[in-house]
Amino acid sequence: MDRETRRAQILEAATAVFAEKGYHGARVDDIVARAQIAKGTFYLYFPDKRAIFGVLVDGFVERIHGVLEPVVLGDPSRPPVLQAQENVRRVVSLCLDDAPTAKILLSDAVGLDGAFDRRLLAFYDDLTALVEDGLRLGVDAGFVRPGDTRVRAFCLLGMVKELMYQLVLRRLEVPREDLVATVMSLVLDGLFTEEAQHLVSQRAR
Amino acid sequence: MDRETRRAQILEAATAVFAEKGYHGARVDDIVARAQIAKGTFYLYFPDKRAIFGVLVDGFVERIHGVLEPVVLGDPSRPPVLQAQENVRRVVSLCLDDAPTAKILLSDAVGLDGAFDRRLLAFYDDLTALVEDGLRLGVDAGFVRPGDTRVRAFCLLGMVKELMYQLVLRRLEVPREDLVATVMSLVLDGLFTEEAQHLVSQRAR
Amino acid sequence: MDRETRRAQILEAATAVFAEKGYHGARVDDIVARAQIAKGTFYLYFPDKRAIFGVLVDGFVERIHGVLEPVVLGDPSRPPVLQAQENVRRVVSLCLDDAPTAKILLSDAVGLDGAFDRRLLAFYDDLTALVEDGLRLGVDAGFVRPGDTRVRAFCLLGMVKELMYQLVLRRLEVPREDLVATVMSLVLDGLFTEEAQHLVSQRAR
Amino acid sequence: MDRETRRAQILEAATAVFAEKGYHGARVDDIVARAQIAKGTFYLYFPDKRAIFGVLVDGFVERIHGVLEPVVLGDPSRPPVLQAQENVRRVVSLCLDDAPTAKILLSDAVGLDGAFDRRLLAFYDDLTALVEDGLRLGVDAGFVRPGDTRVRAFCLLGMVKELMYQLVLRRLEVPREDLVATVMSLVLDGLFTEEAQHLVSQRAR
DNA sequence: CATGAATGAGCCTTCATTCAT
DNA sequence: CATGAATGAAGGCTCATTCAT
Repeated sequence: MDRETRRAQILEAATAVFAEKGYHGARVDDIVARAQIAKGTFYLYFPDKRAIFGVLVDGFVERIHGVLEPVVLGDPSRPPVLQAQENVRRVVSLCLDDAPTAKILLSDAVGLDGAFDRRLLAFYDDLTALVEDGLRLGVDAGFVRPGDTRVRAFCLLGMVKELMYQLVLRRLEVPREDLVATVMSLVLDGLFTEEAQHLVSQRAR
Repeated sequence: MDRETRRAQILEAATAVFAEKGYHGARVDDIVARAQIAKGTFYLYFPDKRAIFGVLVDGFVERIHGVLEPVVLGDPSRPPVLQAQENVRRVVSLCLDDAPTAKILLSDAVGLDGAFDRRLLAFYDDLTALVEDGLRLGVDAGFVRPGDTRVRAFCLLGMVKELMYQLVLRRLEVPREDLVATVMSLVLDGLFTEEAQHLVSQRAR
Repeated sequence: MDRETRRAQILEAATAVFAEKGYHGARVDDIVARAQIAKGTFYLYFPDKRAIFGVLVDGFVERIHGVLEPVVLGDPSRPPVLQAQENVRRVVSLCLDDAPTAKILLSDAVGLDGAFDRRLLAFYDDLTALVEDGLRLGVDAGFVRPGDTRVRAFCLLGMVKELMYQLVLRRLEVPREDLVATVMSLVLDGLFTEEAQHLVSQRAR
Repeated sequence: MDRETRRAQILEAATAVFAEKGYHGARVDDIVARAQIAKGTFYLYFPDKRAIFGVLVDGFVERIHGVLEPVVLGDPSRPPVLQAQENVRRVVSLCLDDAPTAKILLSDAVGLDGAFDRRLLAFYDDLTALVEDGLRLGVDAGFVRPGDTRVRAFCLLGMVKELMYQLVLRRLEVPREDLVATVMSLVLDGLFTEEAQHLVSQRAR
């Protein structure tokens, strides 16, 4: 068995164990038992328990980065909204296709400690920056309302994160297209009917 | 010093320590040192470390429940949107006024283990149910667009959670009114300008 | 049992175990078993295995320093040679009265690692400096032959060290007075009879 | 590469590693890395880590034995003192010419464990016996003062050991001839000037 | 012979919890 | 009620040794 295969085998076992028991609940013994290797072998491939967890998280983070494409203007065959929607669709697919790892990112990696918090925040920084770029593009092009791009980016990020968190932890099954459509509709049009918007805009502000 | 005061003193110390170091990073020794009590005294007030953490989380959860009011129709002085906005405002205030405990709920309590995950999910179930009730009310009354209330409730929840998470962990300062206004605007009207909505609605769907 | 007593009890057990098995052969489990305490108790008194070993060695080193008195001139009731002899006698007594700890210093602490080697060398530096001071005093006063004080100090140190090493490791019994007398005689007069010294001095140099 | 060459190559690497890190600090991995061989190869040449260390120590011990010649009387061209001095000179040269191995014998091999301690003591037994033989010869021939030959042999051994230990561990440079001369002078004549000897001999004993 | 991936016994250390005072 | 010394189960990591290729 070559090195990469063995490494992948350990990573796979670790994913299952971390997803099932959380970071602290997972013992190295659990991982090696699941991977059917000796304890020492584990340490031939990863310097310590923390490291393999980091590899798992980083790997997933990279896969997310890999499916995200910055929205560009001017391509008539791919309007910006569609591009955004495709990004959402791909991220959702990524998470639902690998629910254990998604759970690790969205639940187990949260609040591990200060150092890991910073790693997560840096990742979400990247995502937020991407979203903010898109928003600014839209604002400049006139089809996105002006407003605080940072806060709105956090909101958009939070919507997707929460959806994935709930689905993955509850093992809910929702058709992906419905999910994406609902999210996009909420983001694009808001919650309210057009008539209500007019009424509300007169009263609430 | 009476029992309740002592108990509160320990809870306060625990809040600070958990917020600073996370659940596993916090040692009972840290808490008693901060509370200036003996180790044994801790166990006179709480059966174990897990329990005090639960009390902290539950307390915050109750405070959140305490500021949430179901939206009702038919009160002309308090239109539903305003009621919702007030709910958001109060939750945001609660979190930002007690950032350490908010961090505990939003970060440290996440992914602790299966049992605690269920506790969190149950709490979010309640919140989601509340939001869903509101949505359904709005749909029935004709001012909220029809659509998957569950998914949209998750989205709304996620927006607020992420905002609080980011602000609390990054120690960011954003005026609360701006925050709430931005969120409400996004929720009510969506991201897009009215013209764009018409264009998009023709093409993306 | 008060803290100092408990600490002493652990130190005593550690002395016996280290002396019997050497640093690496001694497990913390052995020490706590011998001290009849739980493993955790050990760590209430010493940060780690290395530390208690260091305390043992440092303690013995201090006791040695404690019995050494710099040789002074001009006291007719205590000629320099007698002062030196008393130093030797006291060091020998110290070692033979606490053979286990002497073995730890002379055997177990040797070659532990670079850091500990430096600690030992620093100690022997002090001893050598003391001896050198005495030698220089004697040279200046005209009763010690001129010569390399450093090298001669090492030699004198080595004589005592080796004697203690051999006696302690072999559990030999030699009357202390005989020991000291033989050493002093060797140091003072050399190995050779007076006639031989004259012959040798003509030929060997 | 023939077996002996390969074996020598491993021994050389082991010498460097043991001298640098001590017995326990040296990992078999370090040795094979330095020897540029595979881990398994190591075990084709030596049954275990302890064994190669033993080979190193034994080899050095044999080299020491090899340069030591029992002192004989009756050869007018080689007076006994000169023979002894030559022995010292050769041992000193051996150590200083191969400082790493000397450090292994004098520092790393000390206090390893009971079994190895006995091996060392056996070696020093041999040396002591040799010295004692010489002393007895001298006593019988009338040029060495009577006295405890065992203790005096330990002293002479200790002098040379300590000198080598200090020089090797501190990486000091002292001209070998000076070293040997100082040692011989100390042994032959003692520390004191002739006048002082007379005074002392009246008072100190 | 050589390789180096795999093994697993061993050991130090942590820390939540208990209980005698 | 309060104390804090004592407990000991638990788990991460190392590294000498083996063996299939």
